[in-house]
Amino acid sequence: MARPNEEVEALFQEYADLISITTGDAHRARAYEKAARSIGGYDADVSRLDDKGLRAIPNVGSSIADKISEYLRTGRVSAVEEARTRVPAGVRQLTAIPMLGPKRAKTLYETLHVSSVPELVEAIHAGRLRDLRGFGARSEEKILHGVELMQAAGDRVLLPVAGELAGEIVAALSAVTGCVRCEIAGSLRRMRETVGDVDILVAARKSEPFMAAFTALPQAAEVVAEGPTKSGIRTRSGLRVDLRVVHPDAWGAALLYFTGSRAHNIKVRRIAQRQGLKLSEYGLFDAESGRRIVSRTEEKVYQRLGMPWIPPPLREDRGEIEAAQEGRLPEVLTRRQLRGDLHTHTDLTDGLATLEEMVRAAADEHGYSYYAITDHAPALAMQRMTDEKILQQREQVRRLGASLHKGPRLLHGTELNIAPDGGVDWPDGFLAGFDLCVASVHSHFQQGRAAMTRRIVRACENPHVHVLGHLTTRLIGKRPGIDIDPDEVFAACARTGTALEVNSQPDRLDVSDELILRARGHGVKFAVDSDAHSVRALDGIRYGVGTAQRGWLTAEDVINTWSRQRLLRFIEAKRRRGRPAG
DNA sequence: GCCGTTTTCGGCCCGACTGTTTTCAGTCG
Repeated sequence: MARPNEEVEALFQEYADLISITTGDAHRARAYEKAARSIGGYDADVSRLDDKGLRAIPNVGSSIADKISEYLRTGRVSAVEEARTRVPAGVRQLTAIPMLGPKRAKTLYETLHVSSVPELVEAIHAGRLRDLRGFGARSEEKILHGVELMQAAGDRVLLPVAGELAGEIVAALSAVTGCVRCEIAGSLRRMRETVGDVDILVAARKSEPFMAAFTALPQAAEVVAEGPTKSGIRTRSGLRVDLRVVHPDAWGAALLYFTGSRAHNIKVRRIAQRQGLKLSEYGLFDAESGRRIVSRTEEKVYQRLGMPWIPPPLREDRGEIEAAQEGRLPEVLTRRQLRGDLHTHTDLTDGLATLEEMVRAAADEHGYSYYAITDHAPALAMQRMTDEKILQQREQVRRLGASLHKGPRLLHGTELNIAPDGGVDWPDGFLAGFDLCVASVHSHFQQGRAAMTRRIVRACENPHVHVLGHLTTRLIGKRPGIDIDPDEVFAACARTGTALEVNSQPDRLDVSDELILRARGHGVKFAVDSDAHSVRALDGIRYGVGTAQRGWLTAEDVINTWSRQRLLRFIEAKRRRGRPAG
């Protein structure tokens, strides 16, 4: 099961949505939303807290604490159950469509009895929205487009959702007697940004105990298939999980086969074929005699085919096989090579944890040698940042930095907002006071390509902008990226010495692996950042590392693997470049 | 429903955009 905190978070988020739809009480809904976020980002496991401990969580009072207790005791919350009876689940689904919020979802349900996304599409095609107050031709168009976007994401889930589930199942199966090995395979092992189904591989001499354990898992809502070597379940959330059990002798070949991708496998098998061999999930065989040559480890299989082991994130048939054959496979970035995080928030703006809490985690849990605090700047009005507040934070950062005997060197930065014209929140003089600035787009997503490209390029040309944050601002499955000419932007990054961020938030992963590959060609440097808004989210940087690996990045390409001295030189070089000559 | 006091009720992130209206509600970040 997921951590109880996440279950409670999802439950209160749902309750908040239901409140907005049924009562329209935005403040009460917001209270549940805030509580949900706090609980999800809270360090301590809620199931280990007593009532007093629960009420110590920010935004949790007696009413919500009671509901958490009720959930932990009974597995349900009666108030939420009651709300569910009043709103079909499909109506809540409607609010996931961009531009459709609780108010209009309620209208659709109450006047047209639309209670699911397919029903909504049908109603639009039947012209039933036309005469509805608050809806028009543009609304119809936008809703249909939003539905398309959702369907393109399909039933795929984000990495952490699949990763957590897979981790639990691997732990459960590893505990079964006779388990020689158990690992995640498939697109999750390749760290694709979304995962359609979870593949798990077990090496064991007998498969029955694993099939029995697997289909009896508490996560299994439905057993889709059950056989001697292969079974499939569907979880309550609808995610499909497949288990294959192979003999330990076939482990390497099977892991290779089930990791994919399909295109990678086809090409590797063709190479085997040309050498008079045959590769299957059971091993690498001599085509004529059928004698098994190798199969125990992936390394051995690749090696026999004339290649070094290829890291799973590279296995997409994007040239990795040729590179492996020619001995020019990149040494991809690893998590351990990261020496710092350059984009993080605190509760001074929209983060959940204090400066001290974030820094302590950066030191104790991540062992960083430098760490940047980059809270939002004033242009994001909702964050209520002021000159005074950021300067006060700088003092606080300096004091905290001086008091740390070991632990990361602290950099005081900010996440600037890139205005429609490419300007940022503060003038040069004020910006010069920061150790480091990230700059990102947060609004005006609809600008045309030319204007948008100019906007970003101008931000790159600002001598105080060191990192270009979440470039496309896409939200996976929710919002497409902004329209830019990527090559022009990457050329500007390279020319001006601006690092391109690989934002690790799992619903962003921005820039994507494809754009990383494209930017690399321009000689761009990168920063892999967590953009953490809580202590726990600092760990999300591993998704950014996965994305960087898929983009073939090495430690040399990533500025936050560099020594602090080299990083500071990079920052200083840009500032010098921006200074007028003489 | 939570929070912070002006301690027990009133405010709650705020501004902009969009498509719909014909002055604004709904949605978003």
